[in-house]
Amino acid sequence: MADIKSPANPLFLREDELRQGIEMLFFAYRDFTAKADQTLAQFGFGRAHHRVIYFVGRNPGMTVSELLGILHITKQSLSRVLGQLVRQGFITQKPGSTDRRQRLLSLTEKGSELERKLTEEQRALIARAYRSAGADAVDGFRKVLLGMIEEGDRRRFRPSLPR
Amino acid sequence: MADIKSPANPLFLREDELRQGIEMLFFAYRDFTAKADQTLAQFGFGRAHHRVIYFVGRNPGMTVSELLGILHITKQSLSRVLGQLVRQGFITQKPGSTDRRQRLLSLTEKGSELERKLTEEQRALIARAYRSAGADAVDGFRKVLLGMIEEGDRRRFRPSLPR
DNA sequence: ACAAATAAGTCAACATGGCTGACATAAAAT
DNA sequence: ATTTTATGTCAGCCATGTTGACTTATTTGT
Repeated sequence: MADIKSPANPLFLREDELRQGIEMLFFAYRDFTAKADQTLAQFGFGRAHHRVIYFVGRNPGMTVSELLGILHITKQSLSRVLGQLVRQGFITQKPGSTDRRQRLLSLTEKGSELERKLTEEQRALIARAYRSAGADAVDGFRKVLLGMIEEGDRRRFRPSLPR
Repeated sequence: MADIKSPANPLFLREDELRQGIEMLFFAYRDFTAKADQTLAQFGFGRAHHRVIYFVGRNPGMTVSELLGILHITKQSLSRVLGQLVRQGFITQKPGSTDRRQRLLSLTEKGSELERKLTEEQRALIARAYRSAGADAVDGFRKVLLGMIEEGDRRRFRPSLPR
């Protein structure tokens, strides 16, 4: 009885379930980035700078090509923000030892400091969500996200060695 | 035995777990938006148009204020894309019946068609991820995302009546 | 009835961060 | 020795965010 709106229509439910997923992703991402954006603005930086700082921090000594492969933007776009970060002393470049064409990227102490500050905010937000959702939910969260990620990038998150 | 790297150090694991969450969110969102962006480009539209079309499609008859409250952008920013969509016949506006200052927004048939096309791609991507992750994982996924969303917007996703 | 608040829109100027295309340099690979 | 690769640079375009100032129509509150 009751339940006028969904009378044995699994298709409708499924459709709505997916739409909710789309929306939640939008809202979560919106709020996920909001705080760090404020902090960045204080430094005259934007979200693009954050991404560069974050990934260089995670992969010290990475090449420009590798970074481009992660960000999926053009080298001209990257060049703008990376140049600023290098000139202002947040990131250093040094030639690769085997291939001297490469410019291996690392954070300076100043860069690390900013990275920590920025990521801490996001970590806190995620930590809160993880804690209130519980360990099983976190497993599910990761499983679903993994399935949304382009095949080639999934290996980054599997228990094997990341590089 | 073995396990040289994580010797009873739950803090390290926790830290890394959170970082992985941050990264997965970045990659998933990157890939989540990529396909629709291509389609939008064929219409001369961008992601901003998509968001407007999406939320108007979900909430026919919504006001401009409500839309602004969801998108968290200024009315000037919205005005640009909304104006284009109205002028090109994707969205209609009609005065509110009780408050005639309002311009209630709805998709036209043309707008619905585009909305369906765009959302279908994203729905397919999420559907695939949901299917491969399983029902329990989906529950967890939603639970965690919910926890990341600004308190005020969470009610949109709770089983009660959405408005 | 009138003043104040609200919903919506507009104009102008500016910043960020994508993009393309063309071209340059140094080092590695063939 | 030639070609390919890694990186960088200049110039210009576009989409989409921002602030600030101001307008119009309508509703609300005293």
